Amino acid sequence: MADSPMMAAGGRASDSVAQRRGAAGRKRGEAGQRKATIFDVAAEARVSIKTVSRVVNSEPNVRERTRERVLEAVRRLRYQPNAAARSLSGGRSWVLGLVYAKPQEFSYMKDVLDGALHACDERGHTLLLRPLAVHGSQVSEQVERFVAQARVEGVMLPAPMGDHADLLSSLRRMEVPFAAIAPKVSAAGQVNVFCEEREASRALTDFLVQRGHRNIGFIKGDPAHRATGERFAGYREALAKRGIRHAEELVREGNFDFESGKAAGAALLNLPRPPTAIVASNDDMAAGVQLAARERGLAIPQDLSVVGFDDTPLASRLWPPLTTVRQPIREMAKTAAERLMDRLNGRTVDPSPAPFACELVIRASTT
Amino acid sequence: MADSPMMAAGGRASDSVAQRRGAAGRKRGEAGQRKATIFDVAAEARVSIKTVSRVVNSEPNVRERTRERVLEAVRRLRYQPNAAARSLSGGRSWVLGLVYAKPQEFSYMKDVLDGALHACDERGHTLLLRPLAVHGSQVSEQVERFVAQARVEGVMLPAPMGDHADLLSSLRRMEVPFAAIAPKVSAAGQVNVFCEEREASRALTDFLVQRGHRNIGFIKGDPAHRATGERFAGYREALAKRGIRHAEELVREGNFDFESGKAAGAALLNLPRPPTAIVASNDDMAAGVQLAARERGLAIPQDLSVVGFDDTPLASRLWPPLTTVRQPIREMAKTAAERLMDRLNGRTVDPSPAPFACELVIRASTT
DNA sequence: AGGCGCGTTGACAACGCTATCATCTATGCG
DNA sequence: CGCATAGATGATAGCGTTGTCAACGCGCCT
Repeated sequence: MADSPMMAAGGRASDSVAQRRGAAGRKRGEAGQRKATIFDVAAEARVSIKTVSRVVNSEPNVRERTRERVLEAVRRLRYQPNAAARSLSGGRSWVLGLVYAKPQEFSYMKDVLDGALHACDERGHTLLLRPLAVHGSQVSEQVERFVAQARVEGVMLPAPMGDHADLLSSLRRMEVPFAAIAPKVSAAGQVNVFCEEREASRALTDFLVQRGHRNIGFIKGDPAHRATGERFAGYREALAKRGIRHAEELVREGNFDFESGKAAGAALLNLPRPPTAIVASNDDMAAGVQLAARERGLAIPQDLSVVGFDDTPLASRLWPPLTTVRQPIREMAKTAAERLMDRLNGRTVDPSPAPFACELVIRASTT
Repeated sequence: MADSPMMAAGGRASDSVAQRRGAAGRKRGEAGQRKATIFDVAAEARVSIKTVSRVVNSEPNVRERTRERVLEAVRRLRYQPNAAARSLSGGRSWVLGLVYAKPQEFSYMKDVLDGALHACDERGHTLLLRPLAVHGSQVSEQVERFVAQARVEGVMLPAPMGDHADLLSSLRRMEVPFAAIAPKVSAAGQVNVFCEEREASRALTDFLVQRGHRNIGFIKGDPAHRATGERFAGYREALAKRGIRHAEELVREGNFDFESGKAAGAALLNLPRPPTAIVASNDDMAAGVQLAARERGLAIPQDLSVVGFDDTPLASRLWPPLTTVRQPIREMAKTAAERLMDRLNGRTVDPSPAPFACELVIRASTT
């Protein structure tokens, strides 16, 4: 038995490994112990490195006893697989990219980041952030370098990046799958997640109508965002359903900024027959409306009801705190990341989950 | 010349490389071109891979003509070094970690992130984010896994992480250098950056005194932050310098939250002789004070002046907009990251740059 | 001529892992 | 009891870099 082919081979193999790695190759114990490698674990568990690899990656076809022995060795040596080696060898980097526009609404990004990071953690992926200067015209160049250098396998595109033509075409050219959060147009095949913004907007407007408002102003957001169209559509639908005539002059353009909200609010309040309620397409603009109202000596909500969207931290700190709509951004981002990873891992799941529901948050800015 | 030893060697080398990589090893052109490797560049430029490596890493001792030839090949093939291979081979990961507490003030983190990311980009490092559940007691475990798995070489610690004992001892045990932004205690050797919060607080308080206030309330922040102590100290110094008696009852505890600010503000305003001005240790608490004042029917700034710290987006959206203090967080983070990278790269620079100056932002919440 | 030193360049061995394929072991079956 | 068969395990070749060290060309000094 001692000189059966396998034992002989095995014996030699082990010896040579010990020699290569332990004695000759590494200088162990020279100064603080080196990080344990798969070879150390293999030696400790008396198996081959391949078996260690199998156990660590939960591959099938390992006897239970062997698996336990390996796991024990892993624990004892505090073994952590080297990501670089793994990626180099396996041809996978396990890296997702999260790309966002440089001047960005951060309470939104915070939630996106939270959700995406969480999903990545759970599945052993790494998330890399990349702010993009979307106005400099070298967006393609920036993404391409990003993707190439970090070997990014898939990209998350929070709104409004999901509609940036150059960006999308770069990604397609490089054959990098992506997941878009609330894009305006959503090509088949890519991952898209949405929430029911139109329904939420309808509910929000309806809420105002129920409270007796008939003359309701609306401030649009940046047209680059899907949200802008959906929220406006919801507003119109709600009015239509209640048989309220839609008045052109009650609708104003904005761009999601505080300032634009203030300006639009002022314009609405200057109308000969000003609205008794204003729907702003986000909280920042709603804050601007509050300010415009205050400057005219109007009391909120007595003289004017104001509502926003997004339930940012601002909404609850304003006076009066804003009635608004909360989207499950974290969950959306998490789901988007998960679907994206599924795709990368070859699972062919439906890339577009059911839209998420929004929640009306009623506070003191409405009568 | 054609058969001089060197040329012969060179010729053979090129041939063998071409054979290994081009013909036998890779299947080029099978489906969308594979990413170019250092071998491809070497072949294209008629040099060895080592020379390519030298050029790409700006190492010395490459003839100018050769360098240009290589760079040309790099450009033509759109070569991007593989980070995984580089890290595996060179023993360096070029990864910095940015660790933050899970429920985090994000306008602060946004700036830290901006600055750190920018610095990392410029120097070819990668930044990895790691939110930590600081209240679960396995902080050590979390960081250790983070550092080990991603091969993090250095860690950025925005306040208040720079004082988290478990975290610090983990990092020290693993011999991972770190850079702390505004830590309370700053051991020598580690990188620390500060800004002149005490001076800023003194200036802010002094500003109120100059406007005639003598009865000035103060709301402290979370004692875990250096800012809390510094800002309070500045307040007391300003009063002392003006010979204003410090009254215990004018100082209240808070924790940087809106709610705590509101409560503390209410308490101060309930005093038999309420303050005519309140310094809150951050903007969120100042917003709370505004609310407390409003609930008592006090007008700001006529009946009460309110100031905050940090100049968050909230400060300018509140009514009236807050007088506050702006810290150069981005610059601080950038500097911290740079010093940290310097350390990692063996440069022995002074780890603690001069403190940064803050800026008083005077708005309408003060008379 | 011979030897030395320096600037260039290249060959080749790591780095730590995964993938492929061979080999061995246990099992069931005729 | 031999033999196919599936499961368990191992040997080994990459993956794309960097680091080490040797080799070469060339000017300079003896």
